[in-house]
Amino acid sequence: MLFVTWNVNSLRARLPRVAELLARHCPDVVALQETKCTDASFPASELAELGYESVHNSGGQWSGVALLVRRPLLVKRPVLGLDGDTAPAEARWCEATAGGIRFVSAYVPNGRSLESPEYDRKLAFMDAAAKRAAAIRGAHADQGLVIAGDFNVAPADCDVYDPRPHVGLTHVSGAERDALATILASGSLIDAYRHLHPDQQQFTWWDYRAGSFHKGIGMRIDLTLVARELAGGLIACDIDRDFRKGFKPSDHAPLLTWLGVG
DNA sequence: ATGACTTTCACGGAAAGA
Repeated sequence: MLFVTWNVNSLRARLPRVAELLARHCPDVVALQETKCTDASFPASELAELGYESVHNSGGQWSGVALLVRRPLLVKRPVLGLDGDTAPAEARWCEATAGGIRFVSAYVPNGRSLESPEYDRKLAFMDAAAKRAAAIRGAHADQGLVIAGDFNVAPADCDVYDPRPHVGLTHVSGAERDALATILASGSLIDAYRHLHPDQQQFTWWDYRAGSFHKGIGMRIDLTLVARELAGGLIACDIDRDFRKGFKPSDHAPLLTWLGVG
């Protein structure tokens, strides 16, 4: 099966590019972040016409996450929100089972700066995510688990175009990387891209400003974390940079993971 | 260069992203 995670930076603004992604790759399951929809404005009928059932946790003007499941796969046991999240209205987490695998679409808070209250909120969200990952594993030991999304953390220095100008900023701090490692350990998860590409440097996000994309100034902050038992079935994991180009691109590129299951 | 771009809400420009 093909699984995609993509921070679309507004699902309504990006609907033509999302349709292009679905047509080009025919993914079975898609995790979206920064949908920026209200419940009422989520384009469920448009996605249904494209062959996808959707589960969405919509928070309005900011953030919002969704999971799309391609027929004939069915959405089972949807859960909106993350236990222990101190700001659930921000709508940064949703879960659903499809094809025998539990999928999570997650949008970790940005953090803004190491001194900001948003930074503590980011670490608290990741702590809650680690606990939820362990709980899912305990409750559904018979099914696989994939937690994917925009983690707003570059796991290692090699995931940043140049770590030097980022010293003292968010996305690269020791506490953020430790929190990410705790999610991986708590859920017995592996970073699919890094597992298949131990030495490659590729990015999933580039700032819209200053021609960053064309200068190669980016970071790998969008991740697909898969249950350790699924690692042997990983066929490929790649970033489609074409969706960072062309007409009205998101500032993130989609990450595609081919899993040898189902 | 204290910027640079893009989105939302709303109708000018602030807030947020990372």
